[in-house]
Amino acid sequence: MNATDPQPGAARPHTGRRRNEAAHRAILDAALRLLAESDGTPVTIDAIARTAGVGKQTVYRWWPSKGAVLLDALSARADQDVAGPDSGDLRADLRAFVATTFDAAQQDTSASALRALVREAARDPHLADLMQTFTATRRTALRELLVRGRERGQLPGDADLDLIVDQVYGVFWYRFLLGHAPLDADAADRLAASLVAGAQ
Amino acid sequence: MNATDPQPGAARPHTGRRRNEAAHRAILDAALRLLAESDGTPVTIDAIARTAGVGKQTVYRWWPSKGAVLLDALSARADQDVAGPDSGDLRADLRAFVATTFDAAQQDTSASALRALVREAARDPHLADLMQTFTATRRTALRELLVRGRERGQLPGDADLDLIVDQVYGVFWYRFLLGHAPLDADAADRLAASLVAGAQ
DNA sequence: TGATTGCCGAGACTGTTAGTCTTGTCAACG
DNA sequence: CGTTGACAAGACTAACAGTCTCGGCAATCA
Repeated sequence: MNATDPQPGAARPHTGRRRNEAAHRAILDAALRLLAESDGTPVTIDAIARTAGVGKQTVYRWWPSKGAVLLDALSARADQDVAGPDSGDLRADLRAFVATTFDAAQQDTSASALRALVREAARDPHLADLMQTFTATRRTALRELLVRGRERGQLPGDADLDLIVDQVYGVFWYRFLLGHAPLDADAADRLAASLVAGAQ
Repeated sequence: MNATDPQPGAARPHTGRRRNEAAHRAILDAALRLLAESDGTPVTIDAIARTAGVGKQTVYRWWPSKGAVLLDALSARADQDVAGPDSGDLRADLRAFVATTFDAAQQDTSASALRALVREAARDPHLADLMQTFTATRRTALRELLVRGRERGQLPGDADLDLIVDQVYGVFWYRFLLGHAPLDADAADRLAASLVAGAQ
């Protein structure tokens, strides 16, 4: 130890080769493409690295796990408007919110990518955590939409807002993952109507 | 080829050692125990065989895949009454059905086993198929309950019964898998009331 | 009783994948 | 030009599903 030793944590001028932003983007692009093309088979890190023309170590230099890469790839694309609609009419707002949610997941590129992501999350607790954080913003937006409706007297004061939120996202994920029934504008319309009427 | 050759497919008297029923049961018991104890880590065939005191080949002699073993282990326990309640009052029937469904999944032994099973199904298409068949009987029972209600005039003729079914099972699986909100009698009550009122 | 048949436990083996480690190269900076 | 650290390539380890092989043993039949 002498006076020229760097302080631990002190800002030391960067030396050496800089990180390659192009490689970063190439990895995300490759991950998204592979997620979208995934036909039920899991997306492998080897495939991502090879598609991006990058060494595996470079992937792990930027992200801690495969799940983190996949989620990052998808969130980059789903750079969504978090604010819910606010027209003054609860039923219309709810209908618009649900329709938007349903519609976003039907975009062909996102759909299979999102399904693949859920499959990965099922056995990667770290990714499951990241996804919960990610989806929490949408849940919150929906809940605030409902609170506004309740304050306007369009929902009874004792309505179970959490149950309504779970009905929306429960139906959404259930149909999205099983694919046995449509997630179209008509379904959104009926669901919104049923929820508003059911809470009275 | 001569006259003493066995006919293909002809019933030939069984020879050789018989299958060991005790091993069969030991495997199911081991699978169920490991599923229940699974703390998020996947249940392996090696572990099942070792716990059951059995060779891996014996497992594969009785079941075609790991998923089949797991599902069989759980279905053996969930030997359910498929018939839905039929009191003449839709709201009461629906409430009872939902409460029963919620309650069955809260049994501590089944709960983590079922969660582990869903995780396995996420990456084993064969198991996912088996599970859909398995859950279809419950969905059908619920739908028939709703049809009876509609025939009694307790639901409008144009009510979207499939949407109601999906609202029940959507909320159920969503809360069951995420564990962020309760699946208790009160939730069942509110959900049933909301669905009947919402369909009017 | 002894031969045949087919299940049994044990565990070696193959193929796949996540994540780590190694090697030689190359770019940034002093 | 020397030091540093990112880079591509790919070897390596550890799990795991599913297959294969082996010697042993139980049920049946001649």
